[in-house]
Amino acid sequence: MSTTPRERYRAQVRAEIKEHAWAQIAEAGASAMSLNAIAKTMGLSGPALYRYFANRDELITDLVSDAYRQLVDAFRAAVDEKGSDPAVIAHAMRGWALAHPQRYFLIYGTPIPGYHAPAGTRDIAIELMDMLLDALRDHAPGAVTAFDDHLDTHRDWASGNDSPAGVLRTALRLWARMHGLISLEIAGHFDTMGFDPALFFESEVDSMLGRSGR
Amino acid sequence: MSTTPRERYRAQVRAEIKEHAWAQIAEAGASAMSLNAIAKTMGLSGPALYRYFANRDELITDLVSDAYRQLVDAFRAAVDEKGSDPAVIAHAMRGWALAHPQRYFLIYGTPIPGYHAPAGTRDIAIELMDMLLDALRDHAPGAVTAFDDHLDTHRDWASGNDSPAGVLRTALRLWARMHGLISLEIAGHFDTMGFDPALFFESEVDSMLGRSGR
DNA sequence: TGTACATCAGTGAACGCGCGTTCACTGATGTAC
DNA sequence: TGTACATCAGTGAACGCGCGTTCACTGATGTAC
Repeated sequence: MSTTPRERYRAQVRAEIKEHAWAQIAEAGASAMSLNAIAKTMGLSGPALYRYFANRDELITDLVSDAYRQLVDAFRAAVDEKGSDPAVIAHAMRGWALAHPQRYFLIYGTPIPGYHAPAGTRDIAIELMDMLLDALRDHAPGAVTAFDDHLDTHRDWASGNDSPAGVLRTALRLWARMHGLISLEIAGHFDTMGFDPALFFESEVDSMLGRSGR
Repeated sequence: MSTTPRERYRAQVRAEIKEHAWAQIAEAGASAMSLNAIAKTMGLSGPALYRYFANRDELITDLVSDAYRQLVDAFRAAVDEKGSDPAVIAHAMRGWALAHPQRYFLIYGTPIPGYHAPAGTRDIAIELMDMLLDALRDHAPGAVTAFDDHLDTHRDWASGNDSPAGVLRTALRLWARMHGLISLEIAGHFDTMGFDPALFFESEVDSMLGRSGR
């Protein structure tokens, strides 16, 4: 079942369409992305794109999945290079978000009411949490909280991972805190505040992992 | 300089336009909000709205300011009723966000590339941080971090507030963490995870303020 | 190797749609004498 | 209190635009004998 030239060509054009889609999203946001505009920049007529995507929605869906995939790949690459450490993952996440803010927002930003995340998204989310849980394997979770008890009986999202509840809690907190800082930063909310977002992020990660700086 | 009937009428219609705008945003997102559609639901012709707003952008700008104002008002009301306490503010923020997710996203969600926040937004943001700093007045900030030193010389956003750097740090962290949890929650990222977001939020706030539950 | 046929990428015209915005206007409401 | 005039809310027609999407088609590329 080797790929024919036609298949290769199709895959290549599909990829090129997505590239242009990303460029357009980066420039004017996801809601401004248009099939006709993409076609024009590619030197094609509008209807030509319907050979490659059934409609606009399918393209968006594909982009969301790709973005999510890329984020997890960035985690994986960082872990492969620097080891499975929560701080490594944290910095990989911020780095990727700064490099691709609009992709980050496509995953974690304002949802379009009525639009539902593509199937398969849940699996990637679980994969992401799994890497975090793994990196926190040896983490001492600190005092037991009331929330731990709850998590112990509501751990479906941890996909069979047998970490103690304290680790689950730490993973959730780390994830949510990273998202808080990152999304405020790339949305520009720190812009007029004067401090250095990198130092803020660093200090937050350190404090979480009991490596309080200095 | 009392208000004339005409002025009162104008103010009333302006308010009614905004109400319909919010309804529309709640239903299909901010980018789907249209002047013509609003006019139609009000039983007016499209051009009529141009008596009340110069253009679509001015309406959006007004909505953003209003949303921000309302958030701060919710803070103020909670503090007036229950006292100036960081946990009170935290729950006021989450409560308001859950009640008005699309307004929350208009403030803190995916920015539209190229669109700049209205003037005056900065003042409201400072007012918001000021309430937080005030509520943290008596908070023991914990060990000094490297980030504290940085904050001590980058405290413009604290608008003359003379809190020690540890308190500034705590306020920033609380704010960013709340945003992280809240935005993930109202964007639906906890939906398929199985745990109770309220307990998560509670535990995060408690841990911040050294009142670790249980 | 050459011919006949099938596949399929891309075109151009056309569809209906809703958008923001302008303009000259009508008719009601308020103001001045 | 009544009349003359100014203000201003709202209308309807019109503008150009770009959108997603369909359809019947042409012409190039690949396949089968």
